[in-house]
Amino acid sequence: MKLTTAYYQHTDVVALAPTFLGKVLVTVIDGELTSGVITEVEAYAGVNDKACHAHMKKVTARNIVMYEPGGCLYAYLCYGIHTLMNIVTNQANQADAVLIRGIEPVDGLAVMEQRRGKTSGRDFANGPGKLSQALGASPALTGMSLQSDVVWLEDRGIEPPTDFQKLKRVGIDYAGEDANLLWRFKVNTLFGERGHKAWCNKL
DNA sequence: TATAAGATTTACT
DNA sequence: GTAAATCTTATAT
Repeated sequence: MKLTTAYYQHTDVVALAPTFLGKVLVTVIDGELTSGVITEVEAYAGVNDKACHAHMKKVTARNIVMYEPGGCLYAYLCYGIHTLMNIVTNQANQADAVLIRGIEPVDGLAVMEQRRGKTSGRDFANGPGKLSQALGASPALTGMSLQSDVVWLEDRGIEPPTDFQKLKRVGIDYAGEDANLLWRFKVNTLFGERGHKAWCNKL
């Protein structure tokens, strides 16, 4: 079942982010349903976070959607090549978001392999640009409600992992001391071929 | 209008 | 381990 709007509007994004681990991210693009279990996320905490696009209440055409109430998608292009998928959280005008950094494929594997131009296995969707490509996501999805039938998160009854690592966020060296915050959450044990089977057995 | 930099990935040495 | 690919966005003239 889809996660509710109230779930996304939790006011503490750093506490909320690790609860996305084990949830299933689903997209329906061009009539093809694809999905994957979330294995890695990062929290971005609005105006007080130097690494966040909304730091210092900055508002641009790109990041305006971060100020919406929690429960919609923020997808943008990075390095001109890669789409990065974020879940907007918290209340209106609280510009928090959770970056999805890794998934394990579940549904529509053949479609995802075609989009990626690779066969599945280790390193198939363990990066924000990779999983977005696999799921067919593009910046055009920005602002889409997670209650829509295009993109959403599902709870399929997987126990929230307790053995995740807390790590420094990556790729944000420009953020000064905020680059040292342990706001990246990664599941350790369920990666690669073995991990994929372990997830599917639970679903 | 022009320029610099980026929440990355991939290939190559 | 290092560097290239690649283009939108943001900021400065």
